[in-house]
Amino acid sequence: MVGKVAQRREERTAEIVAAAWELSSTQGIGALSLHALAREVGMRQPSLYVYFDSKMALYDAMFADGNRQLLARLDALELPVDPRAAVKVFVRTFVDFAVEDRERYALLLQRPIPGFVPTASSYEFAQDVMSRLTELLRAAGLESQDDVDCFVAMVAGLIAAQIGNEPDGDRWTRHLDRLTDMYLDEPKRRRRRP
Amino acid sequence: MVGKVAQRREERTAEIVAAAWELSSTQGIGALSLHALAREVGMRQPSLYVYFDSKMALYDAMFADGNRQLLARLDALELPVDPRAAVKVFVRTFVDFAVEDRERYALLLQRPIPGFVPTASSYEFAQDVMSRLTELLRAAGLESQDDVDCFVAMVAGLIAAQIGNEPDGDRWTRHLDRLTDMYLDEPKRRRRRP
DNA sequence: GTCTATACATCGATAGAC
DNA sequence: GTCTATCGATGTATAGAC
Repeated sequence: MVGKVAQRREERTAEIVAAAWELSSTQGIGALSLHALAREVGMRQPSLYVYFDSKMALYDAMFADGNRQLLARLDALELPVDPRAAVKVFVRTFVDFAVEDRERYALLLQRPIPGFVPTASSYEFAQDVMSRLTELLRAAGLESQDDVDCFVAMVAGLIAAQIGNEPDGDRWTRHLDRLTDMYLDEPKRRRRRP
Repeated sequence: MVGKVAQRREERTAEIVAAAWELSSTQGIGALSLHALAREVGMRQPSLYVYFDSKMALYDAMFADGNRQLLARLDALELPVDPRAAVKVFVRTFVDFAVEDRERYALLLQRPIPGFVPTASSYEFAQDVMSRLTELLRAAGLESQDDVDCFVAMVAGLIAAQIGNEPDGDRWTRHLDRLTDMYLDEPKRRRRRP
């Protein structure tokens, strides 16, 4: 059984991580300060060290938390049987997740904090997401690694443009399905006219 | 006529900006410190204030300098008459410029320094590059703004993937011409099978 | 124009009382 | 477990001698 103190501690830790996301989403994850974070949860800065050994440990907890959120989102999907439709649902979910919180996306997929490297277990998860996508893409006809590379880069380009220029709109992301079709069709065309 | 003192001052300013790029390319432009920069050019940190009113003024000088570099590169091009070939040369030049120095690319095209906003004149130039590209794309058959948006996002996606995962290789950028063809052909296909 | 010295702020981290 | 107090490092910017 889990002691009540341990449970309370976990809750408090989760509360701190949630507040850290909250602060990051407004001021940028790179500008997150422990003083401000402590104030946000009603304590003083040194008290945070009861829950995290260092600021990097906090970032690592955020990294794990963000990955858990994405995993939950992807696991909840009921993917269509049709491979192409499955790719579209999967990628749409990923893009929505990214645009929802640019700082979370940055921490998970880019490397915005100098010196921060995620733990091995969390990194494995990121690779897990990628291998699921790769599998779906292969089922939909994208067989070569080159084609997968290009497709992933295209999706990331759409996300970056959307987040950078119009965080609350869909000027770029609304073309996702059409572009997905274009990329999935291209190998066929290449075979026809190589 | 330009006084010799003024000329010497300009040279010294240019030298400082060059050193700033040098330092940024290794440690990241966000981590650029005036102490390190001053040491790099053989002076002490307060002396930099003879040449720049503030750190933001230095960033602004770097922004203008980077834009000038890109402009020079693009102006030196002898674009092919064929619109599609012209697009390829133009975009290839841009991508090479970006991959050459990721921190310069970040300062010019992304917003890596919190609080830094480029001067109006420099910003105009960025728009100038974009309008040149748009013109070339229209000549090559990309008529709608949507298509231009998607094309630009794709190019930025390739650049980001290349810089982030393999700064010295061409795993992503080598597909630039093929993808350009794909994007330029798509409107035609759309007309055929809408 | 360059220097030394320093003000001033921010931040992460630690010591120790309660 | 939370607090006050403080250390130590880093960074921008300014004052004033030379």
